[in-house]
Amino acid sequence: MTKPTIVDIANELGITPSTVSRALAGNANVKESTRKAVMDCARKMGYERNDLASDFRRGVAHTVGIIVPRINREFFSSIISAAESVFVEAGYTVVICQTHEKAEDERRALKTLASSRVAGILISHSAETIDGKDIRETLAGSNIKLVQFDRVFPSLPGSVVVNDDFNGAYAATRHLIANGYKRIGALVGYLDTDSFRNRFEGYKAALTDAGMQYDASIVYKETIVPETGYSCASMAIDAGCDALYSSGDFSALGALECARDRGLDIPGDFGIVGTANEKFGAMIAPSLSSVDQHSAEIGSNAAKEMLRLLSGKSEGGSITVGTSLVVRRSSSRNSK
Amino acid sequence: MTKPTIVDIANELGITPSTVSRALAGNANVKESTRKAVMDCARKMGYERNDLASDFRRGVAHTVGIIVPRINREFFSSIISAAESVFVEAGYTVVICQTHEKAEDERRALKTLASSRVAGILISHSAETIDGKDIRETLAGSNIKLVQFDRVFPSLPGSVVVNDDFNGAYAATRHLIANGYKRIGALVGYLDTDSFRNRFEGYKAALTDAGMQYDASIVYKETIVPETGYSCASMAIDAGCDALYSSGDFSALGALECARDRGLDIPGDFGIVGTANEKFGAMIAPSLSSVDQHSAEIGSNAAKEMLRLLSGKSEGGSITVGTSLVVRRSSSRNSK
DNA sequence: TTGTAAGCGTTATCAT
DNA sequence: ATGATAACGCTTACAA
Repeated sequence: MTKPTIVDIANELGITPSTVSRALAGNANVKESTRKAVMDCARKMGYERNDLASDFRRGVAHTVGIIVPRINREFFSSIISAAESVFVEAGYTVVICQTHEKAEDERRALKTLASSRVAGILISHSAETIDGKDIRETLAGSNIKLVQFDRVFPSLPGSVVVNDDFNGAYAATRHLIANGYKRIGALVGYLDTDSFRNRFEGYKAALTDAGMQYDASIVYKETIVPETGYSCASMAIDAGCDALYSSGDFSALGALECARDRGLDIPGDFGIVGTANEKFGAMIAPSLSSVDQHSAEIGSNAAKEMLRLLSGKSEGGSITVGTSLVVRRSSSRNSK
Repeated sequence: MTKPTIVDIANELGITPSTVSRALAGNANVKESTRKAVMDCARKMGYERNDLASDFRRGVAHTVGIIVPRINREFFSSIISAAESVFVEAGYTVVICQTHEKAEDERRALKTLASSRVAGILISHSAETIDGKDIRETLAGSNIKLVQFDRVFPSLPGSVVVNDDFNGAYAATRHLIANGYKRIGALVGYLDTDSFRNRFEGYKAALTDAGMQYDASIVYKETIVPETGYSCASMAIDAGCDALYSSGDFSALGALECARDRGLDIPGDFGIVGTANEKFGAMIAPSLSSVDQHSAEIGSNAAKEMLRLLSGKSEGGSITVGTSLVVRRSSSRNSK
């Protein structure tokens, strides 16, 4: 009672495996009646293609690997979710690997996927990964297609999908300015990451364009967690700020708590805009304005670009996904 | 400049592919010097095993599929994340599929995984899936191992990993009672799901064990979203309740808003405990007490059980993962 | 339109 | 401890 193969179907119908294979594959050169007979017989016998054999024969799996630092982060799981939908639609299965932000795990994941002969890899690099050396080596002479997203090394082959971080931060800052805030600090994150640097630039440009003074003393280059949000907000308030742009929502939350502890009214006395549009932002009081990164869009764009690379319709390139400012209470002085 | 195979290594060393294969596989019957030579040569030539060929030959992929309703839900992404870590450690790669709560997509995912000859499948069924018929058919005669989690059909072969929902709800309710709440309503969710029914039972048992009257008129069998949380809390308050147990955190949040709109002090006038311990619960004010489901533990338990099934160390069984009550402000009258 | 036949890279069996 | 050989199920020139 072992699984039927195309040979079994062929024997059953008195034809050859090649014809069965062609019929099953939807090849044009098969008589309609033959195709029908094959299909019927396959169904009747409970035939299921052995993808292992098929992939092996073709030399490449109909599989795409996705490598992310952590699966259980809203940003990444949304990206994976959107990408999965696109890939399934196109007949690809999706293998996921997480690196836990470790370069070593990233190396291992790359090796595994290369051994599995995946058709392509979508990757957002671990925090520890400092260059594209490993990935370049692993992919060399393998024609596995590559799409990087969010954290990318532009020098690598393939395509790249990133957020328009500059304009996100720009819009957030302009919004604060439009709401009458006069001295706007910024918690911008570590600047060795492109996206953080771009946000920083967007913040600066917005100030400049509005004719406001850029003041390096109220820019905080710390990691974006609640604790730093709290401490940086504290410094900002001491420095006379009446608003803070934060490169993350968790740090924005910390800032919010600090302002509250200081007895400041939000948004009356102090305005805050975060980044990432985490779910909790809509649920806290006061609700948090935030730059939404359109993570699902990043995922579907990355997946579609991968399909284009695989079909030869793209040679590689760069895609920028827009952000949008979600205005909530924490920065809405005007509509007060 | 094509990828080297074991044949290339064999030729290079003047031995046969069989020996190379054995050496690479760590077979005991290989002279130490030979093994070393093979390893060195493999490294030098940049050899990488063709898993496609290996899996094909063995008839089964070193791959496990995970099927969930949605990837981008904290509960599921945490489970996937934990499971992935366990599987990687054991040398398996992980394929993910999401069903978007649709029976049709679940069927498709099962077919895909079966075709891929995965070693095993971890699944939490879609809301639409009403029985185990499809999965039983797909797995029949395939010896793909099965581990169901969260939403399960106990009649299927393999193992099952579920939360101890009964005791979670029980503890939550007892906690409310211990904090002096006298009339405790419950938003329990649709009772056609096992876990919701078990929570309902836990809630009832807690009341009974505490010598309190169970009152069906303050039990709400609605879905657990913020809106129903709000409306059910409203009804509960009208019915004289001073507390609410909610089978979800989002609905608990709605309840919280309702109480606040009614001018009730939380936890003074009204107590609330939710379920799932969503991240936002710790971030809102007042913070939300909640039953934590230990999702990572579900994931790692399910994965480890799968490994046991695969190695023949388990014949299938049921695993219950504990819950824990995270007490926060919304129900903490005592420590006021 | 269909058949023939070779072969993908690895592993398993059997022999040496 | 190693070699010889077959086989896994499928696809694809090439031939008919």
